[in-house]
Amino acid sequence: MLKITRKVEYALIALRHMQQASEHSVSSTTEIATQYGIPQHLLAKILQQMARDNLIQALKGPAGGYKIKADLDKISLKDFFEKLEGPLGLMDCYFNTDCLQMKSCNILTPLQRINQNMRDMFSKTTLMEITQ
Amino acid sequence: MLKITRKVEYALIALRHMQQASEHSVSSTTEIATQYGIPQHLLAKILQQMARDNLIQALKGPAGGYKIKADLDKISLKDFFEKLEGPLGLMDCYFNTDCLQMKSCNILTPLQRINQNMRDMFSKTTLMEITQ
DNA sequence: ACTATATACGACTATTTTAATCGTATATAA
DNA sequence: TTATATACGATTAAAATAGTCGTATATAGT
Repeated sequence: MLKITRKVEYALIALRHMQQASEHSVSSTTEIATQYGIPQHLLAKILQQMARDNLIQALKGPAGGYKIKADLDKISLKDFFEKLEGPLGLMDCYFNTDCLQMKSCNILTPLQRINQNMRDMFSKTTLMEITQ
Repeated sequence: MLKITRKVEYALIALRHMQQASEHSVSSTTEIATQYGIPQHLLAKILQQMARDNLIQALKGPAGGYKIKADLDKISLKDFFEKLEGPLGLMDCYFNTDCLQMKSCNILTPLQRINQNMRDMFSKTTLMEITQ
């Protein structure tokens, strides 16, 4: 429990890789997948999603690939996680209000406080802090 | 991702229930399961584990049940989570050193810092803050 | 124009983790 | 003795995560 997914891991690895590549060069899926031992097709899907989210820019064709588009200093880890994996919460009822136990639940309020702490923590960290 | 398990949820609900019951009374599995809509057998296993961990005390036989044994003020949420679910880390490689990508991983160090932040956060919160 | 190499993307399958169930044994108050 | 409770291992079910496959499209280089 309380783990990040491989999807997020792979996305971070790729971002850091691009961040460290020279300014105007692009990194291809194959290059990144090979270097870090990531399943190529899986990484491809993740990079495509990041491109849709405008985190990175895609360049098609031979000698194509991706490069960083967004300002990583302005994107929090919380926003990044939510872009890739959806709402961030310790429990589903933070967003989803259809828990049948809602009425009788006796730990909702205290857990929401903890939850907010976690969200704050990830809000205060920028992507740049991971990738630089 | 980054969710607590139902097991932990149920454990917290049960603890809070016992905490709010009168000092010398015991709460049975059936009573708690019924009140909060928790599968009885599942809750039973969880309470048994908490009893083994000396968080609560079991009383067998008719009119039996459980009551709080530990000092909830002295137990951090981190320790509680680890008792129930094992090592607490954003990624497995925090404890488990058999990740094949370890050598090439370019985000290990920054992620470990984030991980430590999370552990610190749960270390600073006591069980009492959830159950009182 | 052709070809090789790259991204784009939906559908599918496999694996792992989490959640829940079942059966049986043991303790004990009434 | 009986009813009600905990104890616990084995098994199954469900959900979330991880990975694969096939096909389409774009484009640089020749």
